[in-house]
Order: sequence, then C-alpha cells, then structure tokens
Amino acid sequence: MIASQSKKKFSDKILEWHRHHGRYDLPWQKNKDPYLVWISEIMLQQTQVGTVIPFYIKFIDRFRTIVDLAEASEDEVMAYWSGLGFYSRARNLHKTAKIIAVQFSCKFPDSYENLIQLPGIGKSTAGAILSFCYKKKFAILDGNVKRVLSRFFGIQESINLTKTEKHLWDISEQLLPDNDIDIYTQAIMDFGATLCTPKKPQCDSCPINQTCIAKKNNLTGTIPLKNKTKTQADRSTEFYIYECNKQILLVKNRTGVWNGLWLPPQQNSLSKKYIIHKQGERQCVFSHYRLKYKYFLIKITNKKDLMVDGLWFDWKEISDLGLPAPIKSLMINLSN
DNA sequence: CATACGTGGTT
DNA sequence: TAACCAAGTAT
Repeated sequence: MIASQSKKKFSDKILEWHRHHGRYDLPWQKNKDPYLVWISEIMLQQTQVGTVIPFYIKFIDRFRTIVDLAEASEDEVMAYWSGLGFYSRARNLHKTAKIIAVQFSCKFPDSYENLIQLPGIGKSTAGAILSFCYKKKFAILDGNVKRVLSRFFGIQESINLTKTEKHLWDISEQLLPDNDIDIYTQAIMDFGATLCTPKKPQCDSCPINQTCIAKKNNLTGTIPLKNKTKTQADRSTEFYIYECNKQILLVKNRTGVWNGLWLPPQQNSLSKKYIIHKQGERQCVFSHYRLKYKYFLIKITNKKDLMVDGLWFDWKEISDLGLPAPIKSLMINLSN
C-alpha cells in the first residue's frame, strides 16, 4: 500500500514534468478518436515511435474509419502493415474492426470488459484507450512504466516473473491520479521514453530523483532486471523466385512468423531442367531465432511447369504487397 | 509460466 | 559483432 500523500506527489511531479518536457506533436495525439488511438496503440506495441510514424500516417489515410478497415480485405491490411513486424497485430486489428462493426454497430467500446475481449487488445492497451479517450481511471503497464516503477521502488526481482508483473500492475494502479488521467498516462510514458531511459537515464534532471530507490542505491544500471531467454538454434530455408513473363510466383504463408504474408515458394517443384539466373545467401534475425536462407532466381517460359498453389504478380507490384521486410528488400534488389 | 511473434536502431 | 532494446498479446 502506498500512502496517499506519496501517490499524489508522484503523479503531481510526473504531470508537472510533462508540462514542460512531454511530447505533444506525435501524429496520433491530434485527437482522442478511439479508433485512431487504438490504431496507434497497436502499432506502438513493442515498436519504437520513430518506426511507427510513417506507417501510422499511411494506414489512417487509407483506413480513415473503423468501417474502412472492417470492409478492407485482409490482404490489403497486411500490405499496409508490411515492414512493421509482429503481423498478428494486423490480423487481429482487422478481426477487431469487423467485430466492432457488427457487434458494436461501429461504435468503439468504452468499457474495460468489452475492450479486453477484442483480439489484440490486452490489459495495457485497454487501459490506454480508456484513459486517453474516456478519461477513465485505468492503468497501463508498458515497458516504459515497468522501467520507471521498478527503478523508483527499487524492485530487484526480474520483471519477467508473473509475481513481479502483478506487483507492478498493482503499483501502477495505486499511483493513478484522480484528475488528468489522460495526461498522466501520456506523461509517464513520455517520462520513461525520454528521461528514465534504459541506458543513461537523466537522473540529474529527474523530478523524482530524491525518492527514487534505484538512484539512491546506484542501481539504475541494473534495474529493471530481466531473465534472459535461452538462445535458440539457427533455422534455414530456401526461397525460389520463379519468373515467367516478367511476373513472379508468390504463395500466401499461413504459419509461424510472417503468417498472412506473401512468400516465394520454399521448395523447388520444377521437374524439368532449369537455369538459375541469380542466387545467394542471406539471413535475418528474429527475437527468438536466426533464419538463414538461400535464394534462387529461376526464369521459366511456361507457368504450367509449376503446380504450386500461388499467384503470379508483376515485379512492379512487389512494393505494394504484404511481404516481410527482408523478403521485400531481396525481391526489389532482384528486380533491378 | 515460458514461448512465439519482426524489425531497425543503438551500444 | 553480438546483445539489447521498443507504447504487449496470445497461447
């Protein structure tokens, strides 16, 4: 339990800091339309602000309302998400738009119970939407808040543990101010993102440095503690880029990473003799493993030589398709 | 509870 | 170069 006076001090100081040092000109801060806030929150999950901005601008320009999104094809939604990563976010975004269109008559839900059941909206995203759009007193617990709170309270247990996570949620909820909840939610994220940073936090100009346990004990370099996940074995695959009549064959991937995106076939199904025009080897690094792949550019004269369940696309269509970032980059290279 | 799920930037 | 990090959620 945190004493009510300490609570007020904490939120007051974060709010006061935000007045002078907060971020005010991000593209999703122009209004409190829950649809737009939702899009930004999903895009920002595990993704840096600078990466999100151009994707957000293009996305909301194409899908201006929940109806635009609900009526779009999954393929087009994936194309707009192409390069942003964590593609289940895009698939869930599309699912949720349809659910809101049908079950909520296009009106964005404003209760925790309704929000939390929507695909892709978890506790923190629900809290962000409720506080930003409806000024309801709900907490968030993103990476920024975890770092700020674990340092301020000197929490030296790993933040990966369920117990610690629960503790942090508890603190985050207790610290909420009675007023200006929407500003406070933005303020504590800005605070974590720009002052209480992972590396080299600016403790000298921190408004709560007098009572920060990590600062007091010189532990800002070690808090928050994280369990490191064990490194996984590399994986390998091959991509066969078949060209015929200035078109290339792609198949819709339905498993694992890149689920929902287009990929070149990963096995060679040509029975006749063929010529490899270009080939090479690359790798891409994921959160949990490294993928090494060989690629082969093979030109054929008859599409019927390939019995593959895919579609043929013009080279110039590649940049507008839902392809993984490294594969799109490879293909654009090969088209030159 | 641990793991799957991307990508690009920084150290 | 490898490791770490970024507005988490689903299973």
